[in-house]
Amino acid sequence: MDAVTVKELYAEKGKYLNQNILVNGWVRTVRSSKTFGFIEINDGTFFLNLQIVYDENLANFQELSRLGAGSAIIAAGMLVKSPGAKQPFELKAESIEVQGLAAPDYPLQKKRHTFEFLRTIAHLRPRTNTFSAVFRIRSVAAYAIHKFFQENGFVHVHTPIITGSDAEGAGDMFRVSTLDFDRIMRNEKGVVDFTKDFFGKETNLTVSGQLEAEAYCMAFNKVYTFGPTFRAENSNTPRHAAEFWMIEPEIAFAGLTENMDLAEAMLKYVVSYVLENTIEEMRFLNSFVDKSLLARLENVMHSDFAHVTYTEAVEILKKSGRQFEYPVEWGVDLQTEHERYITEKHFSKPVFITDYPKEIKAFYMRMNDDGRTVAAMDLLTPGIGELIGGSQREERLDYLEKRMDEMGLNKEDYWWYLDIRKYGGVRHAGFGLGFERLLMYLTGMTNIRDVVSFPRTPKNAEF
RNA sequence: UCCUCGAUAGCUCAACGGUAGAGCAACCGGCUGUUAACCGGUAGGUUGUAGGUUCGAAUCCUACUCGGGGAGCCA
Repeated sequence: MDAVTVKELYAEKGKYLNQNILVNGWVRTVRSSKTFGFIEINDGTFFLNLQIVYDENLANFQELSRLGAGSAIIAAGMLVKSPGAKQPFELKAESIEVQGLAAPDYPLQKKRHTFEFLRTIAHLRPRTNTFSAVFRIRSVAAYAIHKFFQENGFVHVHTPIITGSDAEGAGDMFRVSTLDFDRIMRNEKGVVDFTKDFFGKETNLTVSGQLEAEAYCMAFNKVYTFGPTFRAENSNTPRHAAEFWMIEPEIAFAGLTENMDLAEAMLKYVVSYVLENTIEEMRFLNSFVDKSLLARLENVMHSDFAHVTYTEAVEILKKSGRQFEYPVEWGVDLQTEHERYITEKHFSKPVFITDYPKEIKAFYMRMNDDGRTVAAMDLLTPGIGELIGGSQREERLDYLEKRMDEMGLNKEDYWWYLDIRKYGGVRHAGFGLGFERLLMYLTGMTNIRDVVSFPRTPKNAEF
């Protein structure tokens, strides 16, 4: 007999009632009396557990009463209505086979653990309620993103993880090399000789797939990337990881407005898909992790995101009467405290801020007609901060080259990127969405380390 | 990287210059419907590391390591 999953039991409550079934899973808790006891198992298919009732008629009754949390079992018996209030049904066991015993020093207790402690046992934490919820939601959210783009005519591009462009400008990079670090070859100038390296040049892990995505955008019209991204910044915050996943759509024959509409539609789609498909997990997180989670997500689905220009945002902050630690001045980048005021206090919902001064944004962003701002957009969200950063790209070759000169970039390094403008370049735009930041928003988890299976942060690559 | 707070039993915490404790977990026993089960008992510690002050340090000081929060960088 094949094992029935707990997910199926809940999906078709009537079908299995008073039937003999087989289930398997891992013990969450055992409550034993003299002649009978209860075992709750989680089989990994569903957020909720199944209660198994066993009694002294089972040959291994003594063994079962001593069973520790974490052990793996296979149980056979009849599914019956449960007299208890906390579950609709339970399994009246006729036999329970212990498949894998958990040693008594199993570190997960029935009581609540701190997230800090659970990070030290990242290999066991998916067995807890919270992480079970978070990582099932992560899986469903990733699927929702692919589904949204695929159903809207986007082509998924796998951009390279190892990159040869050494000046992507989005942050410090991790070097990729096969050189023998104990015997580094240097040329006559004393500089490391990368011609001896695997690729014959300096290579790094990607910090963004955007430049490559732009190339494919000029062939497929609408593309997106969804892959790992690496930043070697020494960032010690709850919102940064050295390895994270990023979604980067790129659309042709489109500008900043279409770009923002796309971002808003995608976010709303993912939120509603996750709410529809992981409601047990969302309810759990709403009661144990963030009591305002469901209300906030409902609000996101049903409200239009706010739009302000950088210039307007500066005015709002100046008129707020607030005393900020860093004074607001046009031309200076917005501080976290400013962003929080705008999105949390002033609008209380996600806000697009557009048209930033060119000096504080990347070289590839399209120059506006005023000559001092660029067609950039950041999406700020309450609690998370910057969730999306994007722009309309500079498609005019002469403008782009002028901007690169001003910023001291070496145009030879970007020859193929410039070629995109040279051969049929058109208006286009795109953005980068940090997948983990989206997950924090979707789950209410406040530390990025708790939405990544085995997080990589400065001084942390155990597991 | 900077600022700030912290590190005591497997976990969560107490003891704040004078013999290191509790709850939970573990282990042993009891209990006929439990569900953070309950009741009784047992065991569990070089107080993050290295120095220093003191008759005496978990407690005060210094450095380091690791962790939380804030800032910067950004997604």
